[in-house]
Amino acid sequence: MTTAAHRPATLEDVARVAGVSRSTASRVVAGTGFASPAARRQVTAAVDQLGYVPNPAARALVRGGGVRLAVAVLGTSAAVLDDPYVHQVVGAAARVCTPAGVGVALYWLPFGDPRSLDQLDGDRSVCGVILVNTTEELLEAVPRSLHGRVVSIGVGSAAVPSFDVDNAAGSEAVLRHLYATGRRRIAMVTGPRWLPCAQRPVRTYRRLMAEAGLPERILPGDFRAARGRTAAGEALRRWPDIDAIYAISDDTALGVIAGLRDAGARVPSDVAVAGFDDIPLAGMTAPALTTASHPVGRIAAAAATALLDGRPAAPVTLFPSALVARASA
Amino acid sequence: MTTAAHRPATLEDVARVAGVSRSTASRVVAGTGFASPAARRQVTAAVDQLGYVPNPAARALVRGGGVRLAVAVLGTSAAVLDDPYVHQVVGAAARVCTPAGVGVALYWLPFGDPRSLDQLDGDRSVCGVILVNTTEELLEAVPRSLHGRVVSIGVGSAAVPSFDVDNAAGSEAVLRHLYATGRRRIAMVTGPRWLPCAQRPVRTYRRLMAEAGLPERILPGDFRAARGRTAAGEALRRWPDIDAIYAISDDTALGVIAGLRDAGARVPSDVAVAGFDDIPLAGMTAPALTTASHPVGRIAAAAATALLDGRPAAPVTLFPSALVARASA
DNA sequence: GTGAAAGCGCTAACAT
DNA sequence: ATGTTAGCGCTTTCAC
Repeated sequence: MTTAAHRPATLEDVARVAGVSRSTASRVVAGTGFASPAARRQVTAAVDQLGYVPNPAARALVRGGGVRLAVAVLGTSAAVLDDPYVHQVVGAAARVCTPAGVGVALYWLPFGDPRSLDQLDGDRSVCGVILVNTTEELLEAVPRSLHGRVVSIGVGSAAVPSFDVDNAAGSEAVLRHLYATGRRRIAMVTGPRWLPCAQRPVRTYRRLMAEAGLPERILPGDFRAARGRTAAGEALRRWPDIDAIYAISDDTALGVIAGLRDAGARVPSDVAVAGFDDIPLAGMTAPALTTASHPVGRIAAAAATALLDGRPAAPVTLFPSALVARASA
Repeated sequence: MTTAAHRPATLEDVARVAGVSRSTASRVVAGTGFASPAARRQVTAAVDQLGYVPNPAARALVRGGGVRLAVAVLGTSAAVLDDPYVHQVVGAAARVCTPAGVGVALYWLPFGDPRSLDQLDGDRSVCGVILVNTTEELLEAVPRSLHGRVVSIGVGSAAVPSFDVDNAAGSEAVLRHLYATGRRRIAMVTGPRWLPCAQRPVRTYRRLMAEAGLPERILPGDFRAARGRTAAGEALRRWPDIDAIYAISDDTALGVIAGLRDAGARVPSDVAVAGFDDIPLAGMTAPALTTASHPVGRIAAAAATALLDGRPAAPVTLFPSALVARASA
């Protein structure tokens, strides 16, 4: 029964209707403390008669908890906040925070300004922080008082638990696939140099090339498609015998394919191309993209959940990345 | 100076350090009411000495405002909350809400259960609601007490202001482009039948086909790539003379291109394909996708801003959609 | 088991 | 122009 009350009900209203004190109503609603079966029944009835929903703000105020979970993204400009990857993190976090009465906030952390974290630190409404695109410098600048309520999607530290994809293993699977299918002149388009978590695939690449006695061919990238397109041309020019390009992001890989096509090279017959992420469109392109999976949503949900739960998380939680072999390699 | 205070500072602390009363400090910090230049200076100094950040929860509590902005998405299952489009809306909303101390929440509104809105209605922590994927039924179920703090991305009503892309104009531009480039057997892959805002392009299509004396060829879609792929086969089978397919989403259009390729049809020589949205990858595919722009982020930001501002919005705010002609049509 | 009372951090009358 | 006072809605000792 929705008594279209013009003013949302308060706990006081519930208590009055149930004929008990506010304290008792609170105990029943919050599910904490004692209450007789009778009282419990009365209160429950009042609650859904009134359509009562607890006010998380009031609750947070008295308990000293926060009401917002901050997603804080390091980047050179505020434009990072428009990134689809960031949006996915925010969306997944919002989904798990909502039942807890917690909202999601989105902050830009200017590159090279570690003080930007102090603001979050001093904000009592922030119950937790998910750092995205962490660097050593940033991790060191995490204020002590944030310890215990900050996690990282990317590299972590002793004080900041990390939730990340196992991109070393994913990269290894992709590179071994390339090798197994006969490729011997393999180039790699990396992520931004300043991003530590993007260096793991690079190290894996170096190790594997060294082990196989193959040449190292590295091109700097930025996760974006446009860069992939130009990188393809560069690769062809510098290494005419190239037979495979591994890009650390699907967007970049798609750009690489476009760039190869621009130059008249065939994929995969002349040059095989592989990406990383397994975006939804990866199976639709021509040729369909070979890549490694990246469960961004699950990672973000896990990070947010850890923060909401408040108990200490493992220093590092790695999510598996599996090869998805399609037509491009 | 960051006095790494272990406990975040309160207004009380600021007042004490500044040597004024809490009220004065409040006035200065909130920028409301009078304050002498001297007091203003003292308080400002205290604020950044202490690294003080106002607590939005406490502020919301006393002012009766909310601390969360809800993005509520209508759908048949909770899986809609994983949609990249929804994530983009959430991300853009979060970006504008954060400076206001407001967090974003994400709700699923089960299809055919109008009561699901009552929960939001009774939640005092919710300062506004952005409805996504609205139907007439849902709009009618919006509780009176939500009026003035609810908007729609999609169709609206007398009580619910709408913020949407002008997909009728965008579709018209695309269809005229198809016609101008010689296409005469044009099929359309629509959005979900139950989604009112997706019917506008359909009406535009019908009108233009009728005006040009061309046959109407409509295939139901769902905005997704997989459906586009199967739709392409259907189109070829039912209408062998087809020379163009317009899909109301880029994902679907990319699926259509894949399906056409599966069937051995060439794009654009045999069949031209156009989409809608202008996703970042649209320029990278082979062939590059002709489409119409869709400023989702700007729309969501405008919707959120209207809610935060609290002043009545225009009944309908339409965002322009422009033709982006590339290679596929 | 239940109620009375205090108070989380802040703003907004209301005095002064 | 500034301080005093009274709460916003809720949880939580502490008596009963």
